[in-house]
Amino acid sequence: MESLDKETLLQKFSQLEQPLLEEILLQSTFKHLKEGEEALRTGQYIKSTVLLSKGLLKVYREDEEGNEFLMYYLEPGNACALSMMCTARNEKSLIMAKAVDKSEVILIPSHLSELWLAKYKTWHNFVIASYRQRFEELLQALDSIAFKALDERLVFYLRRHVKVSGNEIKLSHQQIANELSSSREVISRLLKKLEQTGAITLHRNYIEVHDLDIV
Amino acid sequence: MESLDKETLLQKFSQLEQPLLEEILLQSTFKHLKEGEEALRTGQYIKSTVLLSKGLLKVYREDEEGNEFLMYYLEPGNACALSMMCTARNEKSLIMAKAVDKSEVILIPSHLSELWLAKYKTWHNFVIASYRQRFEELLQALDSIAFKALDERLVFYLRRHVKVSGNEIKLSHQQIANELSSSREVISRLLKKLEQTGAITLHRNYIEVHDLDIV
DNA sequence: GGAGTACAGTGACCGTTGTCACACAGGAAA
DNA sequence: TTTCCTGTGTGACAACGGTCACTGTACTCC
Repeated sequence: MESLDKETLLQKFSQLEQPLLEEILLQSTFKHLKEGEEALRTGQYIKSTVLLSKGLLKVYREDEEGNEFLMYYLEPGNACALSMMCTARNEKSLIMAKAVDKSEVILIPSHLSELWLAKYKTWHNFVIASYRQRFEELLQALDSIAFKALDERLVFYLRRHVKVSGNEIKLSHQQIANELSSSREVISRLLKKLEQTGAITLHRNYIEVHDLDIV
Repeated sequence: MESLDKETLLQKFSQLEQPLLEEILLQSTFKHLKEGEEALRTGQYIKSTVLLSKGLLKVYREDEEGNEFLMYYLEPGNACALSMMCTARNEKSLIMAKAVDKSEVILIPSHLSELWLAKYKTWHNFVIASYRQRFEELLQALDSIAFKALDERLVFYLRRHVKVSGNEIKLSHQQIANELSSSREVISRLLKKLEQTGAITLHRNYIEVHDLDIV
């Protein structure tokens, strides 16, 4: 474990009060994740609250056959709401989390994050806000699958990607199919249709997004 | 508003400490809901934390066209986790909640439920446990829709009903179709298949469940 | 008892999605 | 260049689920 990078912390978590940030620097550890490395596994016991300081984390649900369903992405400055909920009673993770890019997470021992809820108003607010934000995003993901056909879900998915990592989406059709728990051929077909409308251009291993609102 | 029924409260929320229960009795209001009455609407501002003392509440998501997706049921002794999250910052409800039976909810003003988090350990635990439980149930609902075909989702749905209200499920095929955002004919077909396996018996306006595990 | 109404059953049909088979294209390595 | 591998395109086909049309069946209210 290395020491925490104070600058990054201050910048990404500016809503937290100064003494709290000091405590975080002192008391937490952090961990580098390689691209593709898992941060949390379903069923794993959670011993710390997880904050993301750098990189990008994908949070998803996985079934017995290995099908995935993407819940949401965590960006720097976000916390894994579920790690907060589980932490309190030393429970198992309900979800999978994987680093999309090289990332850095801050691990806060559960007894501290518990303690801080009472001690630091900004921590308390941060936690509540995280819960609410994640719940909201999860509900959006749920909406898309409950009420929308696959073509709309795909657009929704591409939009989210544009939001977190810009207009060049560096994913194969296979990867997209996985995250939507669909199949490659179907995704290829739908992407082709999108290309025909002019919304995107397809390349090998990446997709160029022009304008998803025209669909 | 009538006075709270102390006996019910003590019984259903026995995990809360005595002084807290006293405060609830003193400071909260409660509200009777008729069968079918809405407790929360999407977009409505939430001013209180909602606890359920009697009856049964259905929590669901609704899209623009009025399609529903059932998230979970709340039973007496449960809290609406989302009302807790929204309450803190006076935000809008993300979900719909409707009384399935005649019900009774306890409304706790947001400033109090906020205050109690620090003041009463049992309240704090109760809130965290609620978040976690609801999240877990929501994820199960999500799994069923993301990874399962409609026949399995139907069984999952029936199981939940048996859990909360016993072996006689008093619902029309149409109502079931709504909650699974499917259509009556399809549900009828699938129920018929279930009947042929011997798992259930169909009647007008209700379903008799024998054994859902044989499917 | 008869009419009306909500619920349930069923066959036909069709669009979407998943699957299989195979062709093809681009990049990397030999 | 040749070979290989991975990613992409595409047609055929099947299964599932949604829709339509219509029938039948209980229950309720005159």
